[in-house]
Formats: sequence, structure tokens, C-alpha cells
Amino acid sequence: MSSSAPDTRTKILNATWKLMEERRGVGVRMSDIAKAAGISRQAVYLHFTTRVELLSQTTKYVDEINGLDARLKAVTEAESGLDAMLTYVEVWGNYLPEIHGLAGALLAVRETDEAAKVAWDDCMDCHQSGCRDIIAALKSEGELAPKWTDSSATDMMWVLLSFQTWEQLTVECAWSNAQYITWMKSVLVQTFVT
Amino acid sequence: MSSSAPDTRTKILNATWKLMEERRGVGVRMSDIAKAAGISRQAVYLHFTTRVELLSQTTKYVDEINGLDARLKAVTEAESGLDAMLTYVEVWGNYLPEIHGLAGALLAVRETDEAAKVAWDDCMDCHQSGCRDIIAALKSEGELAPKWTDSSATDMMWVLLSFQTWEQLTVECAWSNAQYITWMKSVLVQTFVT
DNA sequence: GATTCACTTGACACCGTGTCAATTGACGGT
DNA sequence: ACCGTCAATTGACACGGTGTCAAGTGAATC
Repeated sequence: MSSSAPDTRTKILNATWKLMEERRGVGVRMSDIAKAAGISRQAVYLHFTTRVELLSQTTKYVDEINGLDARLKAVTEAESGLDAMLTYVEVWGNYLPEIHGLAGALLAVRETDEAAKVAWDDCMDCHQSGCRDIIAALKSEGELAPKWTDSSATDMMWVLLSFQTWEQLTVECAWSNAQYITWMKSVLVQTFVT
Repeated sequence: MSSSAPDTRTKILNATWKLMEERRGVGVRMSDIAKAAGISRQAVYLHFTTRVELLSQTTKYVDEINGLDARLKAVTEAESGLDAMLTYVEVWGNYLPEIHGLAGALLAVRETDEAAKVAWDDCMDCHQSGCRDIIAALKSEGELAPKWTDSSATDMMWVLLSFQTWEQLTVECAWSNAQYITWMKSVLVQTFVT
């Protein structure tokens, strides 16, 4: 125990995270979160003005705890574009299961909630620039298949590695995460590398 | 005018379809649908017990009108597995924009609504068996890249051609439908064909 | 003319979100 | 000790959207 009791805000964030993962983001009400955090429903509103605000803050919180940035260091340290690509699949593929519930919830409300959309887009921009860097590295090494432009290859790589694609393969097709990583590496290499 | 006034049920289905496409499935309430159909909100409930029932029936209706079955004939008539695969991308890729709003709406409520899930899964089963047939044809011709099993290749092809993937590429990456078809053909061939 | 059927009207219950006001209780400062 | 303040509680309420219910209307059919 680092410092006995966490403050209320942290308790709420933890409760939200836990519930979102447990129920895969489905049917998690403000009152459920309050109960799980051991406080009143209204206390939640003292810390987060709306449900979307809470969701969005929770993703930031989870990102901090999980340390995605640190994990991505392995990618930037790769020796070649190909190596970076394979490492990226590994890191990203192992990260996705940890944010499954939360990401799914955010994705679901994104269409109707501006704040959710912003939180999601932030995350996606980061992912997309990761893809862009790798495609650029590949190209500079003359390894990018000639049919692709930087932009089209970045888009396609980003979509192939999207949360939605991962979710379909692991949930609906019941692939293990290891399978996902193996096959996805294969598709990416076949598709982009000469 | 084929037969003057359509019956109320059809008017509701048309109104739902139209609104779903117009607003991409977002914020379409039962009262909006009723107003668009020129009837009272309660009359909608006389024909469809719940919102999800209505959505699910509308997808069936749209499928009938659009005649997906007829379009897929070109696929079964293809001369080779590769040909079938390319034709399938063409047919499916031109079909998706027509069901964009409705499919998006169904997808969104699928997690919380059993009936929506069933309607969606029906559609997906059809799509998946289309993929399976093509992979099988490819394999029987010895054209399927050896690393793939029937099952893993079917899953991957299904996901690559999923509504979600199409939506990401055309909406978020702003690809034209022609671009989608071209690049997707390329990815599929690179990935699956020896 | 009576019945039947599709539809209308208006009211209402339910649920989840977000708001508000009054209250409690613990804390630190003087 | 007393006061202020700040976090949290309690209970009530408005709002919006879904789904239900009961009574009424109007036109077609027998």
C-alpha cells in the first residue's frame, strides 16, 4: 500500500476502469460506478461533470498506469523498418486486451458524444502517427512495396491494426491474442514489404 | 407509382431506412420515424413491438429491395477462386455504402439488444460463408498461400472485408469507394494468393 | 345499421442522466 | 473553543426517450 487510502477521484477512476473491463463497457451506470467506489452517486458528479468526461478521464488514467509510451520505446529502438513493424504489432497487440472494455465503451458513445469522440481521436492520432513512422522507415529503406503511397499505406496499416479489427478477430472469431499477433504480422509483411 | 399508396408497414420501413441513411443512424427516435411516415408514434408500435424489432425488420426489407443475393450471383459464376475473390470485393464494396446508416445503427445497439445482435449475426453469417467458399475454391486450385488454414484465412478475409474496416477506410481515412475496392483487392491477393 | 379494423389522442410508468438545495462531519486556523 | 471551508451525503426533481394503456374516431364490410 503506497499511501493507505487513495483519494476519491482515484477511487472513482479505478471503479470505472474495473467495471468497464468486467462488463466490457455494457450497462455500466453512474450509480454502479458510485457503488463500486463506495460513495454516493452525486459524489461522482462532484469530480466529473458528465459520464463522458468520466470515461474520457478514465482512458487517460489507464494510459498512464499502463505506460503505453514506455512500451512503444521498443518500437523506436528497432533496427529496421521491418523490425519496427513487427515489434509494433507485438506491443499494440498486447496492449489492446488491457483496454478492451473501456475502448469498446468509448467507441460506442463516440458517435453521439463529442467528448468521447475527442478522447478516442486523441488515442487514434497517436496510433496513426506510429503507423506513419513505420511506413516512412520502410520506404526510406526501399522496402515498401511500390504500389503503396505513404498515405495509403499508413491508412491501411492503421485500419489493419485498429481496435475494431482486433476485437472482431479475438472476440467474434475467438482467436487467441498470440494468434492475432502471428497472423497480423504475416498480413502486414505480405502487404507492405517488397 | 406501382400501386398508389404503400401500406403503413411499408411506409414505416421506408421512413426508417431513409432517416437511418440520412442521419447515419444517429438520433433517430421512434417519434421521428412516425412523423416521417406521416402517422402517429403509437401506430409504429402497432406494427413493430420494439425499436430493435423495427431496425431488424428494416434490414431485411433493405436486403430484399437491394437484392444482394442477385448481385452475389456474379461471384458464384466466377471462373476461378481468384476471380471470385476479386468479384466479391467489387460486389460487397459497392453494397456497403447502400446500407451504411442502417448497418451502423444495428452495430451500435448490437451489444445491448439481443434482436439487433441476431439481425446482425444473420447478415454476418452470410458474409462469412461467402468468404469461406472463396477460400475453399482458392485452396482447391492450390492458390491459397500455404501458411493459412481454411479457418484462419476465412476469418481474416471476413474481417478485412468487414463493415467496420470499410467504414474506417471510407469515413475516417476519407477514401473513395473505388480506392477501397482497389486497395482491398490488393491486400487480399497479397495476403492469400501464392 | 352494426361490426370490425387500423389508426389517433393523450396520459402515464420506467429508467438513466444531470441538477439543486439542505445537511453532516472532519479539518485547519485564529 | 469557535468559525469557516470543503468533501460528501441525502432526497428531491426535471428531462428525454421507450414502451404501455384506454378511450375514441372514421371508413370499409357484412
